[in-house]
Amino acid sequence: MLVVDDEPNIRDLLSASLRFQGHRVLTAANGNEAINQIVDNQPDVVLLDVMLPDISGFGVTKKIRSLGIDVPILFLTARDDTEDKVTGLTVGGDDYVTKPFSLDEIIARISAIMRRTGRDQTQSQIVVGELTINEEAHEVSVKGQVVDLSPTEYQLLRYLATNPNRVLTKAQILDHVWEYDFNGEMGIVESYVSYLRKKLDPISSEPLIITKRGVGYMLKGPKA
Amino acid sequence: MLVVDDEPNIRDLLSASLRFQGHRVLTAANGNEAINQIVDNQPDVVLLDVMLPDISGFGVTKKIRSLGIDVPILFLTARDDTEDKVTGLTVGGDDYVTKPFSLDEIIARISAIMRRTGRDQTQSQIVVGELTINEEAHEVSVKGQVVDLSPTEYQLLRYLATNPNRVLTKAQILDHVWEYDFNGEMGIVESYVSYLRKKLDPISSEPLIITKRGVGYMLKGPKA
DNA sequence: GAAATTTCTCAGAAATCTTCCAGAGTTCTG
DNA sequence: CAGAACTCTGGAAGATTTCTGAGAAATTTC
Repeated sequence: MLVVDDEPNIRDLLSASLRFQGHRVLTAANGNEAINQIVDNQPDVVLLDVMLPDISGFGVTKKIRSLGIDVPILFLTARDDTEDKVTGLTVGGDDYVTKPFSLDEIIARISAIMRRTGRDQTQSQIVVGELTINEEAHEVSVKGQVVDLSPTEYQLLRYLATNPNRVLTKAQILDHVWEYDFNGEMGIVESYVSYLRKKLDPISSEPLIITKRGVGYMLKGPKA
Repeated sequence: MLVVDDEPNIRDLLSASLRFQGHRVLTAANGNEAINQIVDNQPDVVLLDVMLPDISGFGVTKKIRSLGIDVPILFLTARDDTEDKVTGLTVGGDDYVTKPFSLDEIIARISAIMRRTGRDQTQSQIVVGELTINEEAHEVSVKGQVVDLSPTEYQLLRYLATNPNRVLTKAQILDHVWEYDFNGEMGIVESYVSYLRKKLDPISSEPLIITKRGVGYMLKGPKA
C-alpha cells in the first residue's frame, strides 16, 4: 500500500493508522516519488492525493496506466474541487474520497476496493451477535430486521462493531468516525450513541451499546 | 482482447476497465502494431480505432482478413464520420461504437459480440426481482409489463441492475453510464433516477431504486 | 423541416441530517 | 447524604442533500 500526499500531517495520519490495520505502508510526498515507488514496489493499492506539487494525481495515474500497471487507486480530493473533475477517474476498481475524510471511511473504502479487485477475501458483512452490517448495501439489521441509519450513525456503529467487546473512548470514536478537522465537543458522540440506542434497542433482546462510565462505550457481542 | 487506439488516455481507460472486467488485455498504438499483435496472439476480440496514424482501421481489417483471421472487431469511430462508411465494415460478427462512448456501452457491445460468436456464455437477460432487462431486444419489463425507456434511462438501469443490492455512488454511475468526456454535474444522475422511478414505481410492488443518502443509489433485489 | 423526443441545467421545495445546548437523570466520592 | 462529575435525551437552528418540475438546447423521427 502506497500513501501519496504532500501534507506530512495527512501522510502520517494515514500511514500510521494503516500500519496499525496491519498493512505494509510506503509513502511519497509528490508525483515523481509516487511513480518511482509504484514502479519499483508494485503496491496493492495506492492512496493518491489529486493535488500534488509536481505532477497531479491525474498525471500520475496516466503515467502508471500507460506503463500497464493496473493497481487500484483511491483518490483524495478537496471537497470544493467541483466534483465533476473526478469523473473519468474512477475506472475499474478505483474510487475517491473527499478531504477532509474520516479515518474509518478511508479504511472502509480500501477494504471495498480490495474486495472488488479480488485482492482481499475479507467479508463484506460484519456480524456481532444479533447485529449485522452489510457494507455493500450499507444496510444494518438487528435480528433480521432492517434499521435505517443516517451516514454518521452508520459509521459510528460500524466502528463499534469492528471492535466488539472492547471499550472505545470518546476521543477514539471522534478520531475514527468524524472528519479529521472536526473541532466540536465530545458531547456529539453521546448524542449519536443515544440516536443509535433509540433505533437499535427496541429491536434487540438486550442493550447493544454499553456505557463504561468515565471511559467510553462498548458494543456488546457474544462472549468472546 | 486487443485495444487499438493512438490516444493513450482512451487506450488506458479501456484497458484498465476491461482488465477489471476480468479480460486479458493487449494494446497497440497504431495499425502495424495491431496487425502484429493480432497475428502473434490471436485475440478473441479487437477494439479498433478507425483513425490511426499509419494504417487506418479499414486497412488493418483488410490485412488480417486477407490472412484468413476472422476475429470479431468492434470499431471505434468519430461521431461525424459518415456512418455508411462504417456500416460497410461491419461484416459478420463485427460492430461499431462512436466516440465519445460510455464505458458500459463498450462493455455491453463486447458481451454482445462474444455471445454472437459463441465465445461467451453470459446471459442476455438480466433479472432482478420483478425487473427484467432483455439486452438483445433492449427491452425492460416490470412484472411482465414492458416499460419504454430512453437510451440513457436504459443504460442507467442496466448499470444498477448489474450491481443489485449494492450501493453505487453518483461518481461511479457517471463514470459508467455517461460518455467519458461528459463534464456536467452529478445532478443529472438525480434527474435520471427520478425519471426511472416515475416510470418503474407505478408498476412495481415496491420502490426499486433506493436512495442511500450521502452515499448513492442501489437497485433493490431479492435478498441475497 | 416540423414535430416529437431526449438530454441537460437550474432552482426552489422538501426531506433529512448535523450540531449544539440545556435540563434531567445517574453514578460516584467523601 | 450531598455535591460533583458524568451521561442521557429532547429540542431547535442551521446546513446539507435530494427530489422534481420547467424550460432550453440538442437530437432524432417522420
